[in-house]
Amino acid sequence: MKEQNLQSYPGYALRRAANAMIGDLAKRLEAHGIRVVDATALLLIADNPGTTSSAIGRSLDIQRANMVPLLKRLEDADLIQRKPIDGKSLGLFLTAHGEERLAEIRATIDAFEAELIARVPAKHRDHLLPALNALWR
Amino acid sequence: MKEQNLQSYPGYALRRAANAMIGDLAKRLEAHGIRVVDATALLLIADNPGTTSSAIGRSLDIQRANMVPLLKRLEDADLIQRKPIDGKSLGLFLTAHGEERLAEIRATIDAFEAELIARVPAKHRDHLLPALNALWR
DNA sequence: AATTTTTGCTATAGCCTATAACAAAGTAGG
DNA sequence: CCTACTTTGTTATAGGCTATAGCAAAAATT
Repeated sequence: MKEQNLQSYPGYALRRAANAMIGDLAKRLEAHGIRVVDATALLLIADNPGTTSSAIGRSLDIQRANMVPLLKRLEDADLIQRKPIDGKSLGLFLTAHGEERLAEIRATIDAFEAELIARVPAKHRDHLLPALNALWR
Repeated sequence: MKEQNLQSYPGYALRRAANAMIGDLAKRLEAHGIRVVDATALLLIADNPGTTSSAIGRSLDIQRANMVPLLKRLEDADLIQRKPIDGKSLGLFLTAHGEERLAEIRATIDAFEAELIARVPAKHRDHLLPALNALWR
């Protein structure tokens, strides 16, 4: 099977690398009973207590409509709670249980990220993050 | 909104970059009426005339079951045809119409890939492909 | 005060992936 | 040769994630 043409495309490599990465991370986070996107939102709420659904959505490029089931899962798992901050918006906060779970989740993610960057040959390593950031930020 | 923690994760940047990239490519390929995955399979069939559904699936990590609707779309669009190579397997070939469309599709993809790599600062540029390949190959 | 925007939500559809099961054809070992 | 195993192509179905349209209430703007 001739695949050289495909493999010379950075876009192809980017997609394959991202798919492999996200699959690996998803498998590790399964042990915590949480999805990758949900964990990402949880991290963001932890760093921004009182933030809102729409603010999280804007930051992660998730439509308002899709935030609804996401936050419901986090709430059903007793990881976050919502408190009205005015008549319309709801502030998001981690529960005590959420803080404990997040510590474990963060440890898993940190280990994952360390292994990920370790797989990149040393001479290319420091270039990965800036190169990727140039593609979307 | 504090996002530094998230943005220091290569895994996060990888996912965001891949999503942005695939969205852009999908939009460009819409003009040709073809999906990204379908175009990828078409490229592979073009470079490996007579290859089979299962071989394409193995190369692109697509389950056999998911190759069925994919190839049906390519066949319905008169881009490929299937010819029995033994009593069980079907060889895949581009049609004349498929060859013509592929030339246009390939031009779109090549332009896209060139612009993608051009967005990466010069000093990081040559590191991107090897770094990404280390993450999945 | 009237208009526009924002927020949170429901409902729904589409894309892509994952699993289980099946029949028919091919392959390998005794 | 015959049996057991594997491969191929397929159907059916479910799940994860995304996208669009529409809605009501609250907030912001003018």
